[in-house]
Amino acid sequence: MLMNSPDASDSTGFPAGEVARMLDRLARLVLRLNTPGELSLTTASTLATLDRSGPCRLTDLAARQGVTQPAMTQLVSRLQESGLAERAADPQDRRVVLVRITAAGRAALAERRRARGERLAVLLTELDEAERAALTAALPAIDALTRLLPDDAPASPGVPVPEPSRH
Amino acid sequence: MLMNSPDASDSTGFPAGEVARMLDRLARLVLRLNTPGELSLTTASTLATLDRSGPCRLTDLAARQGVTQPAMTQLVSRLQESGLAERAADPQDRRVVLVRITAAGRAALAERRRARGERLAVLLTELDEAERAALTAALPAIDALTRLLPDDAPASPGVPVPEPSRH
DNA sequence: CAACTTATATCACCTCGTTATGTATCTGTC
DNA sequence: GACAGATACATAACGAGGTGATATAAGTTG
Repeated sequence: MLMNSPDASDSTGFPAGEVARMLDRLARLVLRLNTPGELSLTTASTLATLDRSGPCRLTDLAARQGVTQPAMTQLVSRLQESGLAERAADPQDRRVVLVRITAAGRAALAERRRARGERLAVLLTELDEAERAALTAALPAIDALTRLLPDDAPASPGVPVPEPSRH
Repeated sequence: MLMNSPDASDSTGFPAGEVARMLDRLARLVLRLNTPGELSLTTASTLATLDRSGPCRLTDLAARQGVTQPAMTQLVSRLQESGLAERAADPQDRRVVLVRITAAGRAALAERRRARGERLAVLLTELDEAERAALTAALPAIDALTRLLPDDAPASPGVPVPEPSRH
């Protein structure tokens, strides 16, 4: 089932079609790992960015998550209503909104990670040792892969995203 | 950055929390790989199931995708409107709706796979050889992992899902 | 100061998911 | 063989999360 694809390899001699299909299935598994009431993927990802990189302009946040600015305005409003983040003013530029994670936000993020780690751990016990090892070995590659999308850089502290003029 | 997690291992000596976080980021990448107008993840996954396993009851389809029956009714209606699938009657039981992929559905699925494979291939060229190898090596494990969720079995032909009484 | 440009908000709209409920059809029992 | 309950699907009302188009306020620049 891994061998009969018509697109067995590209210029790099790599079965990109096969990988893409597998990643689709994996993404569905990740989505199905959500329990009702739990923070959604986008919500958690946004909170994680705020946790890692500190306060962030709303527009930058939107770019990093790969969503439009109106979508981020809404998301931030929901986060604010539930007390997980807050809006702050930028004294340098009164147009901007700096979004900041709250203590409750950090707690919610930690709890989500705990719960999902636990749920995933249960699934992982169903795999054999070699499969788990293969997954572990792939983590750095996955990490590298997820850093490739524009504006998704985890932003090392001190380098506040050099915004490369997107208009 | 892979070593400082507080949940470094569970009973299997495996950093499930770290893996869960990585999978979250990977899932967001997969979602961002979608271009506007393209088939969504659930839509594509449902069509893929129909393509693999042949006509299927609406309720079974819902269980396999891990969504509720009303959600599947809606999805099938959208698929039918766009001509990618169709409803058929079951002569044995006039309550059931058998959902069947159409030729157009197969074509749309193939086109989506082609386009996404291409997009992913571009990203993969940014990885080094060792990273690509690690990803390839992890594919069987990912395949095994995605088969673990209830009702998600790809249903080998001839065994029409023995529906294990879910009420 | 007028004219852009930029940052955010707001609006109308779509998709995709949920619960709760309705309707038609089967099934088992008296 | 009719009635009670279970089952398969549809419908309705809603929320979250996304889109593009557009308004508003605040910097920036000639």
